[in-house]
Amino acid sequence: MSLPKNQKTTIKVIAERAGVSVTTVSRVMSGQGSKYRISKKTEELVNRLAKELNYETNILARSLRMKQTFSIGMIVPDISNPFFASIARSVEIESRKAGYSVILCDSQEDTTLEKESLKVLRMRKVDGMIICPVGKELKNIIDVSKFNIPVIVVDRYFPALNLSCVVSDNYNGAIQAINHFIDKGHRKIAFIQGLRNTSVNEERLKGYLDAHEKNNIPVNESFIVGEDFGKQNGYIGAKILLNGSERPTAILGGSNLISLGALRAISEEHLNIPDDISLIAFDDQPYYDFLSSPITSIRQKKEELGKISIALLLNELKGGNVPGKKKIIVPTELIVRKSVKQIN
Amino acid sequence: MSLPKNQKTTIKVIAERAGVSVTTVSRVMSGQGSKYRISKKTEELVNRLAKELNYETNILARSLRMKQTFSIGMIVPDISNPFFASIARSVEIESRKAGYSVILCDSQEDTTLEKESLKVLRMRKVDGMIICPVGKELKNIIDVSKFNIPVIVVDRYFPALNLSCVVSDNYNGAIQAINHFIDKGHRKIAFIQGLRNTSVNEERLKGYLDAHEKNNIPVNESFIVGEDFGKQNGYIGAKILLNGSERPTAILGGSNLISLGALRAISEEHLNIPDDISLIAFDDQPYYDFLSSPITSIRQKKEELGKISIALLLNELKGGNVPGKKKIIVPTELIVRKSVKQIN
DNA sequence: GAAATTAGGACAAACGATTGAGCAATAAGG
DNA sequence: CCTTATTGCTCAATCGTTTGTCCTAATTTC
Repeated sequence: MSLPKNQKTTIKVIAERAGVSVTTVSRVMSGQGSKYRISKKTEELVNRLAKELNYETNILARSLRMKQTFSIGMIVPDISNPFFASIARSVEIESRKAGYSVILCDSQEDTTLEKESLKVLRMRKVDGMIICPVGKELKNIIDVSKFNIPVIVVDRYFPALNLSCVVSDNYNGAIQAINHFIDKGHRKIAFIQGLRNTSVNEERLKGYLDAHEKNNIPVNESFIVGEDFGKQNGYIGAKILLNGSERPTAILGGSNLISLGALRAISEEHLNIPDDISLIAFDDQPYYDFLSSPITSIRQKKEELGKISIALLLNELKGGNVPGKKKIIVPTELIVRKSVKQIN
Repeated sequence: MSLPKNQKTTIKVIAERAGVSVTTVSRVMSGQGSKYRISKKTEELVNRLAKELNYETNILARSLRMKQTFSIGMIVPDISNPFFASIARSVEIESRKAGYSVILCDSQEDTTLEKESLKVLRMRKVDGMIICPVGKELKNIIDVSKFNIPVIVVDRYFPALNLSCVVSDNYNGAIQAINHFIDKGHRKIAFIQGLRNTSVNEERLKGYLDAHEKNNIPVNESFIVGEDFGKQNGYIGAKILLNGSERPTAILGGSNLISLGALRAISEEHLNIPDDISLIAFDDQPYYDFLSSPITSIRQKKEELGKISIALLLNELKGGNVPGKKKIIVPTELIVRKSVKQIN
């Protein structure tokens, strides 16, 4: 019952108390007792002492020796964005199940902070990383791949990169959205896009364009606005669209935050959804059902993105068969609510 | 330019290359050069080699020796809840600025997982912890305080506990809400509460009750429903309230998720806010402005909760003056929108 | 009954830093 | 020229594990 007060319980004090070597204690504690022919009696003694003295393995020491930390690094551009928070959540839950801890870094959409995070995670010797890149620059991610530490890229990726990645089917998601607009009779469809030159944005944009082309609807260049994934951008983008020389009848919001900003602009202009303007949001949110008019959206399977990423990473860590880098595309889903008007 | 391929760059290889001892290298790398009278020449040589060889300190080794990991553990009940995500975000940002990393654990509102997280964080020798407890049981948190590692408790705390904590002013928040209802003429005010026996809930409940008493309005016991902070609970609670023998005219939702659930129930019953029923939500969310009727809410200053917590913790870590444990209460703010009807 | 196994465990070298104490060479002081 | 300081480092222990190798008794085998 003597709780360790001054003295931290280490393998060494257990060894002394038990009258055996530290080797023996180590082997018992790591469950290798039988493998190394430690007698039942010794094993029980050691276990009892460990419990009594409240022993807890010092993971630092173990990691240093084993060159494995059982930790993974996760970098997201903004953990307060529910999209990334959901991904982070499933990553954490699955990691823990596998005996890993996750070190979280918020890059704040800033390439410099992203780089810094990468460095910290390397210094901490994480066994692997799951990165939702800022996406503006390839450089950081290229660099990290030089350190031959397993990395999974999620959401925003770089086609040129030889890393496994897990992404939503942004292209077909956009197509679903635009087709839905077109089915409902819309021809003047705008797109408030996110950050240029990120895969996520370019694929959505391509979907937007291709869906127009396949339906023989000309694209009005002035209907494409926006420059990042934030709320402010959505607000400004919508303001511009609604006050342009030609007003669109429908808007595709390039992210959940963009759509939120657009909602503010629409409301400020005293317009009603869907009567005056139709809207589809990329990335579904739990509250869409309760907005002034429930918002039709393209749902991304966030938990699956997270689960697949961590599964991929763990597999690589198990030294598993690494059959080349994979690109895994997770389908999106059109959730029809009431924000798209049937016209004509 | 010889990038380290097979061989990781350690202090030792730099020492060999430079023809000095590891001690010297260590001292240069940690910026203690002048303190230990390392010559400018040697210092520059070491620095140059470190750069060339792409040296990065192994934090594990340092931590083992220094008995300091420069990491802090953070436990939240659900990182995908924007409330906790916002807190986590400011904790991460401020930690990083101070040179700390954060290990994130999601307890999934489960006491057992919380306990497990606590253990993992101890094994990883975090320098301190910031915990948003599940709140059902005191035991876990009492246990952790035995290990004399600095801990800050956020949001749900235990009055009996001798730990610093940072909380919203839940009591006055509830009072603000109820007073607002009363000002608007409401007398039949319901409360969908969260998890019983958590400080957060009990204080809000007390505010609810006291505000009634001070205004000489009898409390109808059947107007108090609910049992946890989740969406489902809000839905069920509202269903019960709306179909009870006596229907309230106003509802205070005990959390953002509860309020979301309540919205669904209200909508299912084909009722309109605020004409048929008034609502105030505890914890403001960015989308409240855009709900079918913009929701009046009690805003919690989430970022401040996070910032204050980490500041408190860092202060304790600096070995700073620890003038007893503190309880810091962060005021809430009533955000008036359009979900409360003026009656009579 | 000698040789070969087996059981049960101990030794000591890592892992990569940090750090108190010490030591040789040079400079300064008288 | 001898003593004392100062400069500029180095030595070696330490942090708490893990792990390949080795060792001694006891037990089997033939």
